[in-house]
Amino acid sequence: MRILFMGTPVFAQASLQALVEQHYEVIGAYTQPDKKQNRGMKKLPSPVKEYAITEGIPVFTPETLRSDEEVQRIGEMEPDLIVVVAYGKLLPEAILQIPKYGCINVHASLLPKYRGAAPIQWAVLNGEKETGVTIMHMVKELDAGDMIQWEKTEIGTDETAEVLHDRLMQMGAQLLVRTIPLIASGAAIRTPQDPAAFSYAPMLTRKLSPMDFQKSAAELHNQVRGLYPWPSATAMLGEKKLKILQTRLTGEHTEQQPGRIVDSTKEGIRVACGNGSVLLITRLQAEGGKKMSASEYLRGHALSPSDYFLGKQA
RNA sequence: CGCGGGGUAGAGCAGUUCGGUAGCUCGUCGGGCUCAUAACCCGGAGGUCGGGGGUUCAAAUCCCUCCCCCGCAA
Repeated sequence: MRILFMGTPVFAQASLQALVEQHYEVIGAYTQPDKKQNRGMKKLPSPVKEYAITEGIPVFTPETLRSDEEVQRIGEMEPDLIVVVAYGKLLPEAILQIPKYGCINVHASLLPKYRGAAPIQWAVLNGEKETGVTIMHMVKELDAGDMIQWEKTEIGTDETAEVLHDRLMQMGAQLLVRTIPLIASGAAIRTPQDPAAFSYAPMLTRKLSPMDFQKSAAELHNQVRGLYPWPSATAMLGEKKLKILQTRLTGEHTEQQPGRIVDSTKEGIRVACGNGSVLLITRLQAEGGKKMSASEYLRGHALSPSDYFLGKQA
C-alpha cells in the first residue's frame, strides 16, 4: 500500500515513525515549510521534515495545497492512502478524492468533542476526566469525518497537557498502524459523528495565560496544567510577571481576599482564590529566569507582607 | 544581523550606576537546645565573580571579544 503522509509537529512525527517501523511504504511526506522561529529567527524544519530526511522519504513543503499543481503532483504519486496528522493545512476536496482508500486523520480527542487545533490542551483546560485519540476518514469540513477507531485514556488530576500530549501521541501512532490493515481489508467500520455534540478546540494563544484569582483554585489549576508548557499560565506578583508552571490543590479554605498570599513555605506559595479556595504554587519561572521550584524562587526573592497577586493582569 | 533579560559558593539572589579585602537566604558539615522537629542558637567548609584579551596601583564592577541560558516575537 502506497501511503502519503502529511503532518508537522512531533505529534505527527510519532505516527510517521510508527508507519516506517511497521514497514509501510511511505512514498512522501508533506509538511509545513521551514519557519523562522526561536531566538535569532532562524529558519527551522518541522520535526516531520527532519525525520523524513533521515529515513530518505521525499519531503514536500508547499505553501498551499489549493493549487492545480499540487493536486496534480499528488495524483501522479498515486497514493493508495493519505494519512494526515496535525498537518496544519486543510485539504481541498480534489485531493481528498485521490487515494483509493481515501484520507484518514489521527486526532487527539474523542470526537466529536474538541475538533480543531488544540484538543489535548482544551481537554485539560476544561477539567475533563478522560479524552483519547480517534482515527477518522477526512471530509471537507474540519475534523468532521466518520470515525473508524478510537481509544480512551484517563486524565490525571495533576496531569499536564505536556504529559497527556506525549501519551496521546504514542496512542495515536499505535492506533494508526492497527487501523490501516482494517482499511486495507475492508473491515473498517465507519461510525458517523453525532453532528449535534461537537465542540471546537481552537489554537492556544498567550491571551489565555493571565490567571484571574477570582476564579476557583480548581479552575486555575486546570488552566496551569492545560497551558503547560506553552504558553503557560501567568500571574502578576506586584510588578513582576511570573509564569506559573505547576500548582496543587490543597482543599484548604481561607478568609483572605483572592490574590492574597496565604503563606509561603518550602512547599510553595499558597494563594487565595475565588470562594476562599486555596491554590499552592509549586513551580514557576520569573522573567529572564529559569524554571524553578517555588521554594527556590523564594530564597532569592523574599515576599513582603504587602505583596499579592493581581486579580487579573493587564 | 528581529527585540530584550541573564551567567557571582551545591540552589536562588544582592553587589556593577560613582573600580578599593565578595555578601544574603537556603542547603551542607560540626556543636548546642529539645520528648521531638523540616523549628531555634553557635561555629565551620565551600567562589578562577561564564571564557579570553585590554585599561588601571587596583576590575565582579570600565572597554573589546567569544561561549552558554532565558523571555518576547513567530
